[in-house]
Amino acid sequence: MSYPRESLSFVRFGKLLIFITAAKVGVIMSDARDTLFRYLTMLQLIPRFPGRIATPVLKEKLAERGFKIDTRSLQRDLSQKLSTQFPIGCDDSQKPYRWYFDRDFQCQLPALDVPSALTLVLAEEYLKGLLPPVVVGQLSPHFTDARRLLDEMNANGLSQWARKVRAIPNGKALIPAEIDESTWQTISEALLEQKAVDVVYLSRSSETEKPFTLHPQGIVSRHSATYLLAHVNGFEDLRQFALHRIKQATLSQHPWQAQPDFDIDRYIQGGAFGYRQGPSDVTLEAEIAKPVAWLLQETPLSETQTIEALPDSNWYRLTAQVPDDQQTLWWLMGMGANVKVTAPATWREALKKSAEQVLAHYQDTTLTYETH
Amino acid sequence: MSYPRESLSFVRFGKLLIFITAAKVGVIMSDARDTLFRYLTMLQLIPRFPGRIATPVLKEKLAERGFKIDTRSLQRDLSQKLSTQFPIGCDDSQKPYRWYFDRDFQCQLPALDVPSALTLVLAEEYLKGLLPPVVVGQLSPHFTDARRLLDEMNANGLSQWARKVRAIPNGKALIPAEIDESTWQTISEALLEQKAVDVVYLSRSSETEKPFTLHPQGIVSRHSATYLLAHVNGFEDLRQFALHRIKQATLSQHPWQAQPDFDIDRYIQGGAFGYRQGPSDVTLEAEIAKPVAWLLQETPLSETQTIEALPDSNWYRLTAQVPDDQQTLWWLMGMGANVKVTAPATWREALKKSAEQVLAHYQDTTLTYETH
DNA sequence: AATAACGCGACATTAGTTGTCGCATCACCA
DNA sequence: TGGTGATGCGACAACTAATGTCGCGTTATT
Repeated sequence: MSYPRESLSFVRFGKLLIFITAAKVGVIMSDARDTLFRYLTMLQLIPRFPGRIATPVLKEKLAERGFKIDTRSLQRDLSQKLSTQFPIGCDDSQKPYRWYFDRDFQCQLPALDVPSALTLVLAEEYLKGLLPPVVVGQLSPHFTDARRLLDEMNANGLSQWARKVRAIPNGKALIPAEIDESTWQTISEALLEQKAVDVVYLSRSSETEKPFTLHPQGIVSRHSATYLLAHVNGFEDLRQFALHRIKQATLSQHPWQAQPDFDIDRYIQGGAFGYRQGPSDVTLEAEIAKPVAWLLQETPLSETQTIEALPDSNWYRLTAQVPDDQQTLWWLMGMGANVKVTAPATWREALKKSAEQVLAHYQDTTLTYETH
Repeated sequence: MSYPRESLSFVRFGKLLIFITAAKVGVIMSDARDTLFRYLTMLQLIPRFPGRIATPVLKEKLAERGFKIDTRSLQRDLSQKLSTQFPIGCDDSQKPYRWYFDRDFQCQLPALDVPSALTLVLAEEYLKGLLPPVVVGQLSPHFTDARRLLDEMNANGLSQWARKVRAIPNGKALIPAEIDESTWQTISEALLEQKAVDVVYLSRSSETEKPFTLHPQGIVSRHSATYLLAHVNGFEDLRQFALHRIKQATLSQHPWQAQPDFDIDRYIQGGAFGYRQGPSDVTLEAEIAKPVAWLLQETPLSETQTIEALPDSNWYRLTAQVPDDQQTLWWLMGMGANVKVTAPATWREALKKSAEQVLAHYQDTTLTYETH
């Protein structure tokens, strides 16, 4: 094989996407001796703390990637070069030593820039209201990295960024359900690597803990709770399992049982999470008060939305193609008296009925409470 | 200064947090010759594409970090080692060459693990409904990294993760307002580095573009729009500027004008974003239908919440300390007939009044629409 | 047009890296 | 419990790579 010397191919070393001149690939692959590069690959192969990797395994993986190196060199690199210069630890309690990175170490290769760091800070603000703490914790190296950059940016040392940035969540923030870190690790691994899991599950209805073998098909995160979609071993129907009710999870010996025609979007829109959606979009027509009009002008309901002023009032006429789902209906409900829906008729009726029912509630109690 | 030989100190090279044996620090700092380490530092100093760095500047920055290296070596490293092995480009159109990383290259040093990758995928799902596309784009290297890992995990090559993971946003997802990438970059830099900006702003009321010099004090991201809190040059009062209405932004020559007693939380709770909040929490008491009870049992409204079954019905009694804010009220409103608030009285009245008004809307139109 | 700055090839010198060997432990298995 | 194969590690010689210096041509700068 011969390539023009300057042509660039690119080769993946682990997850590290690297460009190599073709010439280099040819030569290096047999006679591999690029130290910097090998070190980087090693750094990528060593996992963060809960994980660890044994020296011979590392040697094997390096060989797979074209670095055919003597065991002795590998040992030297680990114990003398890398572990003295990086937060790398070694478990030498048993003989093939195991190596791991410090739990919270992180290094971005092109370092973060200011806009990205700010984005991360905002992202964290949002996510911590949406995902279980442990799950957001998975990203904490990223977030701390961003904070560190912002902290160090001001030479004065008094960095004030934390007092300058806020994300106001959309809707009421409920407290995210707590889940166990190892549960998250096991479940995500099982889902993505198509394996079955053995779990102990606290059933919502019966309040008892039961063991199951589950075949994961999907994960849905909604509001502040996260659900595993899976079928129980031996059954065909899909069930939802709230992650925070899984008390124990280990990868199972059972072979994973696929569901070939599974479509998560169809499943959700089938109403499984209380978000039934009609087969097609509907045309929403409504009269809206001025504040709502302003809001929608900035952040529209849909691509097709139109808003026009109504004569002799502060009201506007809204037309938009929107999905026929519960979400939209709830949003309209939340707008209260600021929105007057005229079409579709089903929604108008739903809103009217809801208002009637609410009013009925309070009419019951009004006398009782309003006498004093 | 002398340290015990084994003690670890840690030293920051750029944003790369690195542990070094104390002995090493002493030796290396004067006589710095650790190539791997210097390369890593260089890789951190080279910015991603829109940015670039000139060779002499790089030399300077390396020197600051203890790498006193000859210019020639630097040139060699860049043009022969790094740029052949990494997606690094060089602008040689003018003489101090400028170096930059490919726009979307990213390398995590301990590589991502499966749970983190899954978390990133979920995070992206949520964020793309919450933040302007350009802002989420700042994180795209992270997200693509996660996707790449998941893609490559299945040896079969047919990775299905994208069909397995969904995040259902909280509340109705409006379309995030579009903002300009350079606007985001300039504004975030100005805010965090405490500089003034010159902007051209499209006023909401007057529909005309006007130039301003702004002194940024904070950023608030809400729903799908993002606002800069700043005061206009020469004025004392704080105003909100929607980022998507900023048509142009450049760092200003004016010195930044601080507002020493500014507290962003107080500002928000003062009602600036329609989220007025009472000074203290209130005790919410309500009767709730079974589905709501289940929801709140999993993801509580607050730490102090209690739920108890009411006799002879499917209803439950809820008590919780919640913030006295619009968000909570909206959430209650969205629950419609599934919630019957008994205290505080102000909320009960607000909900009742809202229902009355809504009903009034539809009573007006009912005759018109229901005759056919 | 003059001067300083920059990039780059070449080369001698120095520093670091690699494989090999020998020995001491440790894990595992019969 | 004793044997066998892995594993870790110090030492050393051969090898490879990295570094600074010099000189020359080219490119900004004034």
